[in-house]
Amino acid sequence: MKQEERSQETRSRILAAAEQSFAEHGYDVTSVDSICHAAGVSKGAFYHHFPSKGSVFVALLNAWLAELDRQFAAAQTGGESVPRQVAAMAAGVNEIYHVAGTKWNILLEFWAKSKADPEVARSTVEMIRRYQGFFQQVLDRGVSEGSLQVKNSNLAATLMLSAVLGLLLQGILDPEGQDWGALMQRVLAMLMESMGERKL
Amino acid sequence: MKQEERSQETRSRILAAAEQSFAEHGYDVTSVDSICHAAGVSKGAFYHHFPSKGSVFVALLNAWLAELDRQFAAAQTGGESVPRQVAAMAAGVNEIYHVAGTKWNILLEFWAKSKADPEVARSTVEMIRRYQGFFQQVLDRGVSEGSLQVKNSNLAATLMLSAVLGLLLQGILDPEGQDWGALMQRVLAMLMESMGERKL
DNA sequence: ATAATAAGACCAACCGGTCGGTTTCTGGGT
DNA sequence: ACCCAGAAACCGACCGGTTGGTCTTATTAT
Repeated sequence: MKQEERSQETRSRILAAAEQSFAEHGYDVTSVDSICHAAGVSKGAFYHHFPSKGSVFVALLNAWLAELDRQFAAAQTGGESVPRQVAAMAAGVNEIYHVAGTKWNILLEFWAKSKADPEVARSTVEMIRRYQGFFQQVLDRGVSEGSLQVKNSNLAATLMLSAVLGLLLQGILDPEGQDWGALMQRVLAMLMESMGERKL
Repeated sequence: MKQEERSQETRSRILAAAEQSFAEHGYDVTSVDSICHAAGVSKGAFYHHFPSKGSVFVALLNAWLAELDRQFAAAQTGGESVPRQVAAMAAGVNEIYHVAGTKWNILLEFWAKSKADPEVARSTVEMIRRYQGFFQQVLDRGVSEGSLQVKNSNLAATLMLSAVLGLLLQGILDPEGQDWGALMQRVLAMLMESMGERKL
């Protein structure tokens, strides 16, 4: 195997193992040794690729941010009406949720670590603000295309974002309690309706 | 001083110091020694009153649950109309938020520890379900008194709860970014309005 | 007196990170 | 084709420091 290939392989194994373990047991509880063991990699290799345990965490966080941007870009290319676009987004979340519900768990870890680490805090705030901006943009487009009626799109976007975050949180905390994916779809549909949805 | 008085005093000092430290730095980062130091109490006293570090955490969580029940009971005694009651609740949250915004931080810690500790998980889920039930009950009362019009009070309560949780979360993560207390009031007012609020 | 409460020295376990040494890859000289 | 030297990747024993929890001793209230 090529050297760079091998290096990338090791790096991504570490990241995957760390993501899994952070999501399942939490950042502090997870030891570097356990990550190495799960990744099938030595401690030397770990510290060859990352300067510290914390740097793996922020690398994971940045990967999420990058993925987020990709999602936003993909969501805006379609020519759908806003209510349909929102419904499609909700369906997407629902699908991801059913495929890998534990995927969201690490979000809670990011949030919890925000208080301790300023760099993490910046990234999580950035993440939330991007969502806010994205939602507001979507709602504004809905108004201008006539499919929605909202007086204050900023406030409406805040409501929408808060509802999504709250549902995500509940889904993480009580995964068996409800079908949160489906609930997300229904709640967003209800919101669209209350915002004066008009079929286009 | 009486013996029981002294004992209670020590116990509550430990709880207060632990709550502060857990909220500010997180559960794992906070050491028992630091709690003892902050409380002005020895380690012997600590382990005389609590069997473990974790037990302090769940004691704190249970105190929150008890406080919650008190709030709910108090909120239901008034003869206000539902929209007014919700507005009053929002104002209450706003006030608490301005007085002690860091008070909410420990919530995030409770949530984050849910994955690791089943007992914490049960309590947090319990907490959220109580809120859901409470909100639904309030909305149903609004419907029966004619101040609100909602087709599906269960779904509406979910939306309301999710929005509140989401706003709380954002307030914890980005305390300087917005006046989250005021935003909570505006968002809830918007929700009430969209649920067909009628002045009584 | 004696039982409850508090004190703090102490311990075994663990953790993040280091370091000297080994293996694997690459590219150029022959 | 072969070899070799240097670099990159990897290994895992080891270290200093910290942690949750214990235990013996001292103080205080009844």
